[in-house]
Amino acid sequence: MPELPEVETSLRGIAPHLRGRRIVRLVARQRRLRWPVPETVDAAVAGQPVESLSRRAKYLLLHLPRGALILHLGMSGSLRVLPATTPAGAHDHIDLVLDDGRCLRLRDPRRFGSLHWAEPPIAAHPLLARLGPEPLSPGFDGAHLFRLSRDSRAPVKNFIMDSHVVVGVGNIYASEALHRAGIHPHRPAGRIALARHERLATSIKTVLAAAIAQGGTSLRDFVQEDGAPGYFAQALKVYGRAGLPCPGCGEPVRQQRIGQRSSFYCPRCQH
DNA sequence: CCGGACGCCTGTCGGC
DNA sequence: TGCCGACAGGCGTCCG
Repeated sequence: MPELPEVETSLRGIAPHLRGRRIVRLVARQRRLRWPVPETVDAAVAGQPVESLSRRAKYLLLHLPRGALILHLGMSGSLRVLPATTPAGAHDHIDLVLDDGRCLRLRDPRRFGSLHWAEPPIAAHPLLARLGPEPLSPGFDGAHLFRLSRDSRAPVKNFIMDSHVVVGVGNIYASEALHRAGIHPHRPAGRIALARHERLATSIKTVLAAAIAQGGTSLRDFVQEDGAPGYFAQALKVYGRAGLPCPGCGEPVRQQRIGQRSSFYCPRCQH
């Protein structure tokens, strides 16, 4: 589910409610997520103030005085800020109870999300250490894609979903960015010229920024911190639109599995 | 080193 | 109506 825009939306939604607040305690109803949540996390966060929040790739970071909580939403995770007394649903696994009577609640039906405790230097944590550049940063551009792809025979869709290449691009936005750039998702990344990689990098930035502006894409599970859905689903050009006309040329959108994931593209617009 | 396949989970949907 | 397989915003790991 959550790709970069959904994680960024979650960050912007929860940050005002958490910044400066103290975490009273962590309540874990289910510790078996993508990785087990160690009980040592509970003691590390109890009584600590949240100094700031940030995002790296699809990870949310809550910075405390002695380290950071690293939170990943997996495929089906979402975060709400609620009164701590709100009854927990079946998939409400973790609460961070705050000192204002509310809590940050993680819901994750599929349990592919995860929660970690990292001590400084945070960026050296194994989950963060080897990540590629942020797509919305100046350090990510067509020259970067071009350089990294020269020896790659992987389909360009897989290439841009590789977190060593660029972070945050998941299955929805990979299809959308490639459509916008006019590049066929199956084309080997190493057989794309610099000018087209520049167009691709720009498309990735444009699509992600537009999705953030709409609060992300809600297909099933994703909601913003106040429970509202993201509204970018109505702006999707190809994802989930197999058989429907391409908004650019009217040709029916095609669906094909690439690297175990459904991919959507226009056979006329994308080469 | 690379690319591709496989699990990890639960819920939902389409076909029979 | 019920059952069963396929599939769903991710990603670490294993295998050839």
